[in-house]
Amino acid sequence: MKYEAVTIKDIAKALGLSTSTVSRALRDSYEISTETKKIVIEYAQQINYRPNPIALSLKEKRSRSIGIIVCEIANSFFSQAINGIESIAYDKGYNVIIAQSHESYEREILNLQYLASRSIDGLLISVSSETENLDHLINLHKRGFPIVFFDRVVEDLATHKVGVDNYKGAYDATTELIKNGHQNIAMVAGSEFLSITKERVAGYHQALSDHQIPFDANQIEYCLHGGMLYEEVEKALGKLLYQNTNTPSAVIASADKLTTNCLRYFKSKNLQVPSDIAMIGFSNLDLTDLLSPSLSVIRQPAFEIGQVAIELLIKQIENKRPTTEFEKIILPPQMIIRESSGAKKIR
Amino acid sequence: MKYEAVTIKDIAKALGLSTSTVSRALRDSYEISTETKKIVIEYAQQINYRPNPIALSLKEKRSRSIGIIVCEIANSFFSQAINGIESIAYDKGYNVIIAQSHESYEREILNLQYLASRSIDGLLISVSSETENLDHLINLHKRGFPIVFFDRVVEDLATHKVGVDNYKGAYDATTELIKNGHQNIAMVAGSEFLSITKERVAGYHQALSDHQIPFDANQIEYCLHGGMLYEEVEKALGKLLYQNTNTPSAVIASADKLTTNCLRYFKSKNLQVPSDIAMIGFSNLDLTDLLSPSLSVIRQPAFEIGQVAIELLIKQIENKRPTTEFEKIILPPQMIIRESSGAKKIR
DNA sequence: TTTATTTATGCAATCGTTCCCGGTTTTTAG
DNA sequence: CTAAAAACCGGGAACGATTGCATAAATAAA
Repeated sequence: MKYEAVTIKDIAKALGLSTSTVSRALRDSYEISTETKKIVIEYAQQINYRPNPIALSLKEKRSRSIGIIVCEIANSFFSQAINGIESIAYDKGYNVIIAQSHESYEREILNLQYLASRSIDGLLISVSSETENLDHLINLHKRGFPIVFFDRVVEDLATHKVGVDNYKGAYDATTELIKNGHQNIAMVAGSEFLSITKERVAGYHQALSDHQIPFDANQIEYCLHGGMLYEEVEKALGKLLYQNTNTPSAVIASADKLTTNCLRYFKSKNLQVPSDIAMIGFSNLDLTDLLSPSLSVIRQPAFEIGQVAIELLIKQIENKRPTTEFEKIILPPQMIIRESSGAKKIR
Repeated sequence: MKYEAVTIKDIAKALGLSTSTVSRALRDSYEISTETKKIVIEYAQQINYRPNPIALSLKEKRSRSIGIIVCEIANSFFSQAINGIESIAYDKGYNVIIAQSHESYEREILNLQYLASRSIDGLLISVSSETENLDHLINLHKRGFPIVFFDRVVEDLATHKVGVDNYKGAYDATTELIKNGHQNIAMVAGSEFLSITKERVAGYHQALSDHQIPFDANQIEYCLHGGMLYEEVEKALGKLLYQNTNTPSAVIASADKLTTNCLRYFKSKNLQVPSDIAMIGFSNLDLTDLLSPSLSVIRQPAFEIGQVAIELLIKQIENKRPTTEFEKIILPPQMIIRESSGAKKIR
């Protein structure tokens, strides 16, 4: 079932003009008489003429659409970031095509191929937690294709990058727990491949060290799928809580899904937060205040990250000359202290 | 910054063939010798040729992209529905362009114009809570443009529709509360414009009536913005709980955002659930089990709704003849009973 | 009146692809 | 050995819009 749109030809025919005249009249060219312009514009309005963006794309070799690859849109951080992206993209006449990797490297590659074949003008990506090899991105990048990384950035590629100060987030969280009397603090971290994981681990590490607390490698468990799978988190927490010589009294969860699955685990084991085990999690859920105990969180400015990222991308796309100077923008995280990070039980 | 792709012309020139031959060889036409085909296909593979989808769209008068309009993607129901939509769309070679109305009628119209100007092949829409006038949709529909409604369907338009049995959902929820001894059950409902609201109210109504509980119009409050604004919910609950002759002992929240904002209100007023006030909410959050008390919910099969909707849409798009028979598919909701719907306090 | 200049318009190429029409060969049949 | 039929391939129009160039008419200057 087709729906026939009116074209410039229809106008030309109806008005006894050539298509070039009509085109020029509509773009308000100086070479067209005011009279003709008026006639054309009025008629175009009357029959509700809209230029065909596909024809324009073909001519101009640009689609005015940009691709986004994230692991999951049903994740508060990413849906908020996408909101930020959209808010700017719309204003600038770009549309966004969203693809989900579901934390799978393979699907990320598939998505990329798909988006490339849809001739997007640029890419916004937060890599999957499985992504270690970057050839798929390097290939595009080498050919001058605009790519901006957000949140999960990749160091080995010279592009614009937008993220949050993960080091500080983890450092602050750890310090807060220490201040509340916790000495054995475990961390449930995301995929080891991700730079954000490394930074968060480093922040945690430094905070311990700054408070003369020895670092125990057994206190960190990595989850390749970033908490997407409950089983993964269950296994990690099992190890941390029950197979350790010094049982932690507090846990830091370093990603949205990890945080919720930690809570789920504690609930299943009937562990009281924070008396049995305290916690702070990275989370952008707007529901953490409703949990009981209410959850202390490190929150990322997701909306702003999205906005900054798309602005950089569009700037690069619309640049005439190849971009050589790339920016790396780091926004501050926000720590919200509530009940879950409280003091440990006094025995 | 441009990135030059290889075209069929490049292949033709390199191989000393015409573009028509190359085109045909690539599409495995019978008029091309096996030998030539082999040469062309191999060379194309070697230089990594990809057909330009924009040129194809122009020729075929279809973009292979479909538009989605929802109120908010940062809403578990919709992000799950979009997941369902994408899962099918990708397989069938369509991409989706997502737009958010943020529950605003005006923005819905803007989005629609934008999507139409991006020459989408079809539209999937869940109307905004402000949408009462349907002219913008009727216009498109009259011109034979494929539209499928999901979740928030609109009765006055003959198109495919996919939703959930809202009547049953509300009926079951109400019945459950009655079974637990509640006699004064209030409802915080969404926008009165929406058919889903009407259906949910009707189910609630019928359940009361079936249990010989008189219906009190003061026990229902409507929220135009569907719970998006906390103030709205606050006001509604204030009326229900404190300005009523018979104070309700239980509340039904008829949408995702209403549910969470109800909880937020109860928390702010220090009301214990379910002893002070019981509740069941429509919600697709995958976190409701973690709340304490854990939340009893009516859950919609969001993913499936998305899948069914996109399947109907693609079927209609790819139909040669105009569609005349439209389907209305109603999926069953799922009631998950947890703690929040429990018995009232015994005084 | 003749030439130069301005003004207003049309022609045709272009973007990448498909496909209708032809046009050569080569093969097969009579 | 010729006519018909395959088999194979190229030319060019088309999709909708833009744009450099050509052209015509109208006006201005000489």
